[in-house]
Amino acid sequence: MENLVPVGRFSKMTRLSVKALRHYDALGLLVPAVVDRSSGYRYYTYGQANRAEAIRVLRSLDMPLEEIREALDADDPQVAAKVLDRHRARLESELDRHERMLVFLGRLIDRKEGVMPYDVTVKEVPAQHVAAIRKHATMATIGQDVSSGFAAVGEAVGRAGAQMAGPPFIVMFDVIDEESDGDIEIAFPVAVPFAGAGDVVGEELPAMTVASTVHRGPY
Amino acid sequence: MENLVPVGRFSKMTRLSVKALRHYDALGLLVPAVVDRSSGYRYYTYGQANRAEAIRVLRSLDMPLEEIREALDADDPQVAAKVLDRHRARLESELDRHERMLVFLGRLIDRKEGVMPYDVTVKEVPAQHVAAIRKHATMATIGQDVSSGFAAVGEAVGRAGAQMAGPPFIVMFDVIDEESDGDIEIAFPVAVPFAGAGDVVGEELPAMTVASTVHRGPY
DNA sequence: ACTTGACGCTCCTGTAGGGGGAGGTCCCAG
DNA sequence: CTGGGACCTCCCCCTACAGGAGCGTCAAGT
Repeated sequence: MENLVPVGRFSKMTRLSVKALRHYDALGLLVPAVVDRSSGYRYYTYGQANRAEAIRVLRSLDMPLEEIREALDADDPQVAAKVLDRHRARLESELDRHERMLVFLGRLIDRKEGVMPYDVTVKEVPAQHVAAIRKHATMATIGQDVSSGFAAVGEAVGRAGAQMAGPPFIVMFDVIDEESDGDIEIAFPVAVPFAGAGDVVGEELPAMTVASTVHRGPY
Repeated sequence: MENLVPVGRFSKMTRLSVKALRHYDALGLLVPAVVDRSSGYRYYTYGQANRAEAIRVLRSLDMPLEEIREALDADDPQVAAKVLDRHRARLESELDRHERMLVFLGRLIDRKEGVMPYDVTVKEVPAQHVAAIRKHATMATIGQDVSSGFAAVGEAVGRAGAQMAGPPFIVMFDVIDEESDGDIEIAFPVAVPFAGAGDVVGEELPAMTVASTVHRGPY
């Protein structure tokens, strides 16, 4: 197999850019069969087009070069299949994420109000009496927690005949996201101190500065 | 609004990393309300959390920072909607591509033969007589061109009663891909010189070195 | 007033996969 | 032997940050 082609022709054969070929050489992923010592010229055999084609296909699937190497250098074809399958799983989850993003983005575009889902403002809140329930919430249960909390506090306030002194609110004590959970408090401002009933307690919140956001619509 | 927070607290408020916030500052995308001349400390107002939140949301949709700036700095909300829509289109085409890639990757995994769709080898081919038809093909029509070409050549060879001297093959004179088309020749080797009939011509191909690949199965 | 520890700063490097260009060398045909 | 195209090595550029080095600052406790 003495038929050697320089990089430009190999590039046309394989539809890989010359830059890419040099890059793969540098990484040891696709090393030319012959490299002229003095001139540095790269020469490939026709047979190397196989590997080049495989790389091109896998790259078109957005597979990282390191994994391509792993798949191609695996002696066992099952190992190669495993690498491919791992990548397939990644692609699938990416696909999922993109689908969700599209839905979300569609909602963003529909609602013309602007880009902001919420509008954060800063308020000085005077000291106030509230009836409140404290719960531990995770990202998964927060919807349920909030609605059951609202129900519980609303019922307790109603039974006590207390007068509401403003819109109900939720206080988040921690950042709640995919990885970490934390406490939330569902609170109804009341006109007079609230005695407490069951899990629902009465407290006096001191005056403070809060960052607040108003949510409209369903949970 | 004199309530200023340093970068660490702002980072926790907005769930943007400190690194990201500094990056957005450097790009002028989200510039702190106050930067201390002597210490360089960044201080943000609570109100800036709005813009930060918008950035966070749009980044979670993989929107480039430049487009986020474009959308947020647009006075006209319609312009912002257009930017979002453009991004939606991009996401959709990405989604499409990923779906196709998944199908393709699935096929790659199923067929255990290895990663290679084709296997390129190099052969020395002696001079031979062929009956051939030459066609101009594009990526879109190549399947049709090849099958009709096979039919035409096969019929002409059969009518002439010529003996086939080997498996039929296709010669590509140019690279044919999405952007460019070119000529292809469908050729049947024949034992004796072929006279030609209609579009099907007889020629003698000289001895040469070819890179060939064998395709099994349907077109 | 001083220390300490958390927090903040800038600057540098690295990531994946190359693109683009400068400046110089090599090869092949006429 | 000369021209031009092909090829070489460096180097900087891109996204959207992350990680770390090395050093300055802020606030609280002593």
